[in-house]
Amino acid sequence: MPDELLLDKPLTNNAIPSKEHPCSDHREKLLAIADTMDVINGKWKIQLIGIFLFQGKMRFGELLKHIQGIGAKMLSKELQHLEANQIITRTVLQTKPITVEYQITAYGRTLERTISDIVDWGTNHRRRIMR
Amino acid sequence: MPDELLLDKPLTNNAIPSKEHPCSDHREKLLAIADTMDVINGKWKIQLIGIFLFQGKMRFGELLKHIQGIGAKMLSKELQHLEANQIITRTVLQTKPITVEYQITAYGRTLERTISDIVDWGTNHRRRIMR
DNA sequence: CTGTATCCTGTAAGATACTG
DNA sequence: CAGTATCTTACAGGATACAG
Repeated sequence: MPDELLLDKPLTNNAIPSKEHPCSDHREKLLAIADTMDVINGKWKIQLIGIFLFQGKMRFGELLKHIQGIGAKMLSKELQHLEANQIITRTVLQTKPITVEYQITAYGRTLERTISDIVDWGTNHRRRIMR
Repeated sequence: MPDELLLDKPLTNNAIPSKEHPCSDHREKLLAIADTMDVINGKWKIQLIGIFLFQGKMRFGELLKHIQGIGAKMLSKELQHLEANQIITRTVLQTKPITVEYQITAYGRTLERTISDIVDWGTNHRRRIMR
């Protein structure tokens, strides 16, 4: 399942500007945006990435408790998606019963800058909108 | 409607880590992420912002044609959301019939850096995942 | 402990028709 | 032209039960 990648043609389900589009100069940019959003979008993905950035390794059960409100199904699904996108690795430890550690990859860390921007903008935005 | 702002308490509907959360150091960061995502998330919002950044003023009908696949309802809704978040302005021109121009605000342009990061990361990500 | 399978629901988004 | 109203659909996400 990891190796199939969920990556059909575009990396995302979101609307992609068509090639026949008037200004195809921006098409590529919008496509790139869609590709990033595919990794970041949704209710849990980016929060998950944030946690992997801020903390280190985490086990499934820890994540389940750590992430307020997520269920096993969603967590599992999102972890697979992140793994498919090479953002995290999944390591099975031969304990009994087995345990699994997830941790961010070096590549995953390349999201750090973007996420940091997102954090900064959000912090400022809240201040601005609240008053 | 613009002035009600859709901003209840958190700026987003997404899950927010609770105050009682184990590591409340990161709570603020995760909240900030959620706030940004509220502006960026969804099928159309960020694409819309991108267009306003790359192009200049646009009218409703132009946007409708420009954005592959969007319908009037969604466009209207997203524009209101962006206006409520002070990302764009809406100007009614006294033509007959009336026309309306939307354009990004100076504040909206503060998203430029973040979006630029998102574009860059997405561009690279596609290359990486594709091979 | 780490998941998957199944079923169920709520919300995002689309289609269509209509108005100032 | 620039939307809104209404109805419908699709899918993300949740609850529960169960398996290796």
